[in-house]
Amino acid sequence: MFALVDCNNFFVSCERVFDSRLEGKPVIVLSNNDGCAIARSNEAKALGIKMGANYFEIEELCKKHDVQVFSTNFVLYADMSLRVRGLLAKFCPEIEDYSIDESFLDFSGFEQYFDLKTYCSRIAKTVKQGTGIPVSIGVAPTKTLAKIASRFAKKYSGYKDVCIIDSEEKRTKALQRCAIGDVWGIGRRYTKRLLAMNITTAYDFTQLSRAWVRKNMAVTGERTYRELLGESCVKMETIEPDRQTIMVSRSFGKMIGDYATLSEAVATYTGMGAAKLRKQKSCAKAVLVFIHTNHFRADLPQYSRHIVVTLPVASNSTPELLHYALEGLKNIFQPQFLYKKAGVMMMEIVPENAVQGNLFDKIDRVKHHDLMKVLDSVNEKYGRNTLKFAVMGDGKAWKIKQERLSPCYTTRLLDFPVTKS
DNA sequence: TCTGGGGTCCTAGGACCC
DNA sequence: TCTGGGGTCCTAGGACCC
Repeated sequence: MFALVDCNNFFVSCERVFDSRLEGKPVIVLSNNDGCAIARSNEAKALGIKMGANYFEIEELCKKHDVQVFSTNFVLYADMSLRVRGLLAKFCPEIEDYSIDESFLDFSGFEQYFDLKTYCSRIAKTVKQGTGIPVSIGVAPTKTLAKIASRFAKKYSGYKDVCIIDSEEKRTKALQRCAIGDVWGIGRRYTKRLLAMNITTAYDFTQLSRAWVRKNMAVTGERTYRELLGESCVKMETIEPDRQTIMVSRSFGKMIGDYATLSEAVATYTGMGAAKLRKQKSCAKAVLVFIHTNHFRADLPQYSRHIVVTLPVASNSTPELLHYALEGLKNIFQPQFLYKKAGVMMMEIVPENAVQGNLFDKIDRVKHHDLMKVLDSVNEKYGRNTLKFAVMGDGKAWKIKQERLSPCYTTRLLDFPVTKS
């Protein structure tokens, strides 16, 4: 058996932990640049605010109903996520951290020793007590079914946060009540196609022939199909694999026309990407740089380009990557446009200790390595941008918009909540 | 005026090899 | 007129996830 522990309205719940006035009120969290709603409390959902709704389109509604609006505070959410996982680890040795707000627990053999319902209730209670985050737990013989169970646990209060699918009857019933689009692995495109064939529930889907699914939805679709039928195909991944690509990109607070400012942004993203590479002890053999104009502005001339620059030797040194990324930018930059977004992607990533050398390499890699080590340790100790390269600028001209940022309650001393005695 | 960011996997088809 | 049978690697595009 697998359990899926899912944090309810996670980002909103994180904000609520430290601000009790938000309890019972509609709350939303916005994407980067305060663009659109990416997390909603139940009260906000009830007001009809959709996932991904543009903020400028719901601003009136929010004012009218006194919706509490926040910018994303990823530092806070990441730290809260760690705390939740720390508590889950006390209940199960085999855990897969699937996303910032979801973890799979391998319950193999647990049913012999525990009443799973009671056990999961204890987990939910412990997490709520220890972190303030409410969770829903689904338990089933496959991960895909556990996902469905957790949806039910969240949706219907009768389950009291825990839903278990442990018999054929329960499985069939669950499939019949699960809309096809809510199945893990069935996205928008397949949903549209299946609905056109009058397949509306997960159960209908399982009545198709396996051959049809294989032919039309490839092996991944077939895997979903088998999982729904109760055959476990998606295994636990308890060790987080190294990223194969690392992307850093942002939309700007306002449009940028000049090369100097744009290069500051690209340099900053390159530095962030390089730091991520070093964190997973990897190097990149190629770096992709892209820039584009604001494609929502039909009244302005549009331009979108990307370029891949290959390095002579895979690297994770910020100054070396900066050199190639900025060279790429120079190649694709056109001065007559106004840019809205830029990004840098680290590609062809290899482990640090498996880098292929180059006969004509002129760089003192030991020196670079030592320099980066100092840079990382200073920034870890004193804050992310304490030490940086001059080409990165101060960010004043292009920083993203974050007008409603909450304090970093758990990670920044100055932001710690203060209690009165 | 305003419109997010970051990933993975699979498949078909073309280029190329012997 | 006839014109094989295997392979691999790469890329673009499409699907999915949070």
